Amino acid sequence: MIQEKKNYHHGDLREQLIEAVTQLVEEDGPDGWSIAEACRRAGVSTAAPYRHFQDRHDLLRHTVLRAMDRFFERMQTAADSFPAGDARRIVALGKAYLSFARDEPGIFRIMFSLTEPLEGHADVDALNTDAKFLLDRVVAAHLNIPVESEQTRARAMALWCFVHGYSFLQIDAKSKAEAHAVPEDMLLYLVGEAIVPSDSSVNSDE
Amino acid sequence: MIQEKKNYHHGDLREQLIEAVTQLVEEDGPDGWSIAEACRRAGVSTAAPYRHFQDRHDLLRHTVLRAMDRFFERMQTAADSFPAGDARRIVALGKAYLSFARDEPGIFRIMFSLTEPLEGHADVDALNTDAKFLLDRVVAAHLNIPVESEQTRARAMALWCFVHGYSFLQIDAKSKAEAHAVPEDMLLYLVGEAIVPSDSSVNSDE
DNA sequence: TGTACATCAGTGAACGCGCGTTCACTGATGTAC
DNA sequence: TGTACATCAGTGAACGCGCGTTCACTGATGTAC
Repeated sequence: MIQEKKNYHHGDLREQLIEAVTQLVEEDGPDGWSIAEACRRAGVSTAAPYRHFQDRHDLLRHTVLRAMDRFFERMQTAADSFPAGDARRIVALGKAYLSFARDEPGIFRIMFSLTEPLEGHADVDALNTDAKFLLDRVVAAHLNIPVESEQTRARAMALWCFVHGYSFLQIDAKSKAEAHAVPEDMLLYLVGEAIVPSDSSVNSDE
Repeated sequence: MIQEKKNYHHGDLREQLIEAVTQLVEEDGPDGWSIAEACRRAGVSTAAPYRHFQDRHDLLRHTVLRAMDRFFERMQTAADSFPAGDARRIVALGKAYLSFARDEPGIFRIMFSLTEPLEGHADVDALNTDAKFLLDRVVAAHLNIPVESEQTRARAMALWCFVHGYSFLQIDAKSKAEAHAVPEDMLLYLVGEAIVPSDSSVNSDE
């Protein structure tokens, strides 16, 4: 729980509001949060947030930005856990992507669906670019081709589409689907290792 | 526009409400609709919908159901436009999937994110099963293997993930991305034609 | 170290809003004879 | 064909609700001298 409420001055309200919204989004869905409820969780009046955020959109925007940081950090850590060119890097990236989606499906959805209060913001654009570049570099190192090549981008895009679709379908069907691993062979297949994946490499849906 | 408003008895209110919600979802996003606004569009008092729907959820559920019908019909038409086993069938399916997502991104999102009022409903489950089975059959015919085989399911799943992810990423980035075709070679590659796609086969994102 | 004061970060009451839902009602339609 | 009546599908007024936002305010904190 968040409460603690020492005294008049809260000290950490900005962060706690973001955290409260993050929790609410996971508990009640992408639109299940409100300033009012976040304030209740932080033990604060509903006027307090306006010392830290311009309005509703602004609070959500910063919440999503925090989430994107976490997301990118996971990807980075995953990539760093194996040496450059190691195929396991790609698998690790895919796993990180999926596990974030499963751990924080609510915010994951918002990250990819909420364009209104986000688009055009420099922070977000920069983060997107970083993420894309990270993927490109891993793919390029694996194939031993230039990062800026068309082939790199095509491979990275194919990987991204697959993992993204896989992640979304997983969180959508969370009720019936058991915990599934990322189909590793499929990732390697997509990135250009010309081995047709074996039948058992893609987990079925039931 | 929907209005027309002959007289007291509307005659077609149920359908017009569904249509109004469908429109609103596209105009204002998955959560941008309300019973009140739908009634305004249909030229009817806010109490009228309760003659046709149990409550808010019920109206949305039927709206989504209609959308799923359209979605499935498109897929079916796409599949039927080429003879069984023809590789173009698979490409046509992918295109149909993407074009629905692009034409109706709002409802497309709801279809895949809204679990609450949908899960467990027989209609929806049946439709899902039908769609999955359609894909399985097309894949199986293409590879000339049994529909019920594990390989069929693995291929179909891989295709579905890819196209789904591709579609989602497309509608998310709708502002910056121009109209992109489905990367046809990638679909055939995924389904098991062991031809590594050429560089130009996957459209880049910019 | 002590005091004066500006600034910061809260309060809590109030507002207007649009919403979902209900209620008793009523006009239009379909059916039996 | 005409009338009586049940049923259907609307009305419109009202309700309570939670929300986002604002306002004048006030308690706590930091700084200058």
